Amino acid sequence: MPIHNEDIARVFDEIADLLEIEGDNPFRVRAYRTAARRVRELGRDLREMVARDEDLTKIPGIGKELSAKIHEIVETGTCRALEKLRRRLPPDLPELLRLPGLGPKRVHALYHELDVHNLEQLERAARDGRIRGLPGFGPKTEARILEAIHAQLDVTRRFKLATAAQYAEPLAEYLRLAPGIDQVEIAGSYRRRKETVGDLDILCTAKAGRPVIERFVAYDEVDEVLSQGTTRASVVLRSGLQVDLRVVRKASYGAALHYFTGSRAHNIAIRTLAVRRGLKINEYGVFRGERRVAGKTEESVFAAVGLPWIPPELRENRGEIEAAQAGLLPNLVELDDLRGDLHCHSRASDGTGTLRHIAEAARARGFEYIAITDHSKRLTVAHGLDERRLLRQVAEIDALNARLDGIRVLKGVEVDILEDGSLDLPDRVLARLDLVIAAVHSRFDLSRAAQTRRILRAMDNPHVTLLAHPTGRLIGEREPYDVDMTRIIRKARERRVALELNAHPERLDLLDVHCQMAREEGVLVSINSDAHSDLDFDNLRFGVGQARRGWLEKGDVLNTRPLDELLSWLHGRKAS
DNA sequence: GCCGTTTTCGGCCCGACTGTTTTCAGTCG
Ligand SMILES: Nc1nc2c(ncn2[C@H]2C[C@H](O)[C@@H](COP(=O)(O)OP(=O)(O)OP(=O)(O)O)O2)c(=O)[nH]1
Ligand SMILES: [Mg+2]
Ligand SMILES: [Mg+2]
Ligand SMILES: [Zn+2]
Repeated sequence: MPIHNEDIARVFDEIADLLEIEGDNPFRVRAYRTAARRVRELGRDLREMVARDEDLTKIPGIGKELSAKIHEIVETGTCRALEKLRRRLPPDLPELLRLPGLGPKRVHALYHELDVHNLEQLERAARDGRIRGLPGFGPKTEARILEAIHAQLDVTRRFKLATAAQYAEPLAEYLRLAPGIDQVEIAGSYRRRKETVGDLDILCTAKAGRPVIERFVAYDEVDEVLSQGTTRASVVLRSGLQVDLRVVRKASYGAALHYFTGSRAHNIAIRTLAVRRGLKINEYGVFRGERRVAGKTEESVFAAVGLPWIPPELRENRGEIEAAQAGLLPNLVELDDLRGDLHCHSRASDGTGTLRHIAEAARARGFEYIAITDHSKRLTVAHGLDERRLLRQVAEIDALNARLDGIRVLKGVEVDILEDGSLDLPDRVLARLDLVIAAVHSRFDLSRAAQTRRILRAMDNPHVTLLAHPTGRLIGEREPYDVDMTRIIRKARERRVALELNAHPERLDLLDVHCQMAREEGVLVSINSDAHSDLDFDNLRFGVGQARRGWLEKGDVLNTRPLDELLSWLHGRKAS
């Protein structure tokens, strides 16, 4: 089994959990967690970096020690430090940490006082009333533990951004009617436009917190109130989505929004900058001693540590602070920059609209162009087009363009990449089109080498313009297929193929880190709806969010180009 | 364990809510 970054991240997280339960230095624990996060979010494969003997300590948060451990894990598949910890403590002990309300200290006590180290033993101990007697525990804690065990199902579930939006917007509207309310902002990972969110984090400003909080917990979708104070409260909605509310006064709006938007790692980094300047940042403001010196706006918070305002999508402590210091923040692409959509389906395959209907919907959105890219024949479940049907569609589009004003319909196809990397339609047909999207829809299980070879070969076909949903993942359902994205991006540059950022909320594929790599290599990204009905154009906003998380500027995105520039790019490719 | 125009050693973000406590530890954001 080849080692993936995720495997290494899990080793570090497990070491962190075990060390923390043992009571080790909290900063050492944090170092392991930070490293796990960096490894997980790294666009490159550590296995390959090790094979090329690259210097891993260049990765922030990875020093000599953890670099050595990464080498060890890649080369031997195990980590002796972890094995040793697992011999010292029961390996199933960290599973107890997943219960809300149980942290390292309590898990430590449960193990050392009661010899409890898994959920079964914990349930028995709680039912027998043995937990309440432990120092620091009581009857309430014992009862909560029992409840938590029974509600254990799905406890770590994350929600797709688009799903969370359906709960967030009405709740925000509801809160806007609270007594004395001023602003309502959805913060947290939602504001950072992360592809999935663990909860909703909502910030309100008001003179007094209590009335807002009372309205919040009275929302009719609230299933359970987890905590409730005068400045914050947490609830779980019937859907299982947790919502955290924070209320501060107007003067603290900027500082609170910055705090609640995160990310945690970004907050720590910004607050550390403040400490070095003799300042303190919390959710109420920026302070020099007792005196508040900033905090009404986010800009004022950043300015206090010598930085320009940083867009929320970048706030992951992945280099945005250094870029801000150097004046090198990207000018991120916006939804309004998009001039058209290069991936959509008509009812010829598995879409719902006629060509005319799609064209008119696209025009109504203000697009200059829309590409019809139905599936090819191998995808029989989607009524994929064969040569004859595709050529007929080409003629229909030509006729339609002759009749339509204000929108150009581009002739395209989403052609299947077959297992050997050849395409599902002959070149002579592809040559008749304005653009060709190549897509993997089968054999997700190929080895990394074979999958990479397959896709690279498809990209070598001179007619291929775009690579669809490059990792094939479906969020929460299907893992990305194993492929060498570094080589794909390099091939895209060499062949002048653009990479799709599929904006469907279940795909959001390219990943943000790969957008960043594409940009660094000068590879264009196309933000495509993959619409199967005209409503799906709304998904483009999620694609733009992801692109922004990937540091993309307008110039990095193919479909921000006006029609004439797009056409000359397409034709220029063909000519070369 | 990481990191550095304050440092290669000694720091490492800061606060709310709960339950158990008689002044605060633990957990979480
Ligand atoms: N300063 C500081 N802020 C934190 C800390 N933990 C969380 N926050 C802030 C930043 C987070 O973005 C925000 C909301 O916390 P969440 O736990 O909901 O995280 P976030 O929304 O970023 O991700 P999520 O998708 O919910 O898992 O609160 C912390 O330890 N220190
Ligand atoms: Mg959150
Ligand atoms: Mg939260
Ligand atoms: Zn498609």
